[in-house]
Amino acid sequence: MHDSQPPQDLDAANEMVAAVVTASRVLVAVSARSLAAIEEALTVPQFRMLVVLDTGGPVNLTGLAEQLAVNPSTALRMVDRLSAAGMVERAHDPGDRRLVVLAATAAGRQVVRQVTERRQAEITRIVSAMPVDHRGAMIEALEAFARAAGEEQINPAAYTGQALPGWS
Amino acid sequence: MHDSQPPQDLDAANEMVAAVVTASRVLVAVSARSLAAIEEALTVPQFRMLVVLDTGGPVNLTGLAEQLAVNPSTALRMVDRLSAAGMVERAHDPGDRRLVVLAATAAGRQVVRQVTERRQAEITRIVSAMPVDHRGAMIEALEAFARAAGEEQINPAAYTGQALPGWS
DNA sequence: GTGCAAACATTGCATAATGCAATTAGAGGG
DNA sequence: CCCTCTAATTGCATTATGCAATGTTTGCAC
Repeated sequence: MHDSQPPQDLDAANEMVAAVVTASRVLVAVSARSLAAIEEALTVPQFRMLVVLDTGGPVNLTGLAEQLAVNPSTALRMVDRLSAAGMVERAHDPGDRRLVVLAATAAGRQVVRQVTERRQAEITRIVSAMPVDHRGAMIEALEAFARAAGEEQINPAAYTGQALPGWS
Repeated sequence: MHDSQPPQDLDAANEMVAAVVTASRVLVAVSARSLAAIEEALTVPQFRMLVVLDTGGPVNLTGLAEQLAVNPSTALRMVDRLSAAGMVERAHDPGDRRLVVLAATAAGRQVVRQVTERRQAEITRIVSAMPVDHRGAMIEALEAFARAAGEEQINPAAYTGQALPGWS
């Protein structure tokens, strides 16, 4: 981990962990409100599925379940409901008839776009309230953070505003 | 919001929004992995309840439900299960016998501590992989972000996550 | 080309989470 | 005492979830 670092770096790391945890509360709250604000009442898992289908393109059921980290049977029933709601489209792979090809419909993508726009608007509002001289540093710091994490295989599908355990 | 700012500040804000959104993906993924790694036979909502009871001290049922942003009936049944699992303690308020006083047991607090430690370890690992010269700026930037958000009354209880009425 | 194992989707079953609408129990004011 | 308000609880329906079959199709070995 970090056992090769001098003590002052450990202190800086601890301080940053605290800052990250605090900022996380804000981000979680923003994500939750963005989802709650739209007209189409979607559950959090349903929205996560739509995000995966919208950003990742057509996938089969097993692949979708893996990206959502749920059991294939769970994913199947969610697909059933979202399909009935006209937000997800099912088709059969002509090459391999075992496979089911899943994709978001225009309506489903529209919902994802609405929530995303609202979330970005909320973040923009917060960022606009920050002192200007902090913004450049924040951009660099957050990008460095994402890069450092990216080297550890972060799963992008987790980005959905999932209700979180305890970011307290 | 920011309509009094020059264009270049708008650009900086947009760039920061992108950085924040990307970083939030990382944070959500980290939290999900931290909880999955423990897996003390606890669901995510159960863990959230334990965190609230652990960090916030004794509360009544309605207050607990509000902090979790769920219906009191939902909170009640979760309390039933966690109580049966020996992680939550029920008592009656002697002053007002309508009120139920809820608190985490030692076992419940132990679970919260385990997951919290693991989550902080994950963040520490990522932070340790960041260039040292970015850390100070990140701390300041994240704190400024949290302050800016705090002045807008972030309310986690706004989220309900109810599904569409007639889906089946 | 037959047959078998592997991959996939699906169904059956059980439990948890969730909200809304009663219903019960207690507190407080008149 | 009665009325109202609050808090907890229960009844009912829907969604989310995982594990364990079952069925279906594919690919491969022989």
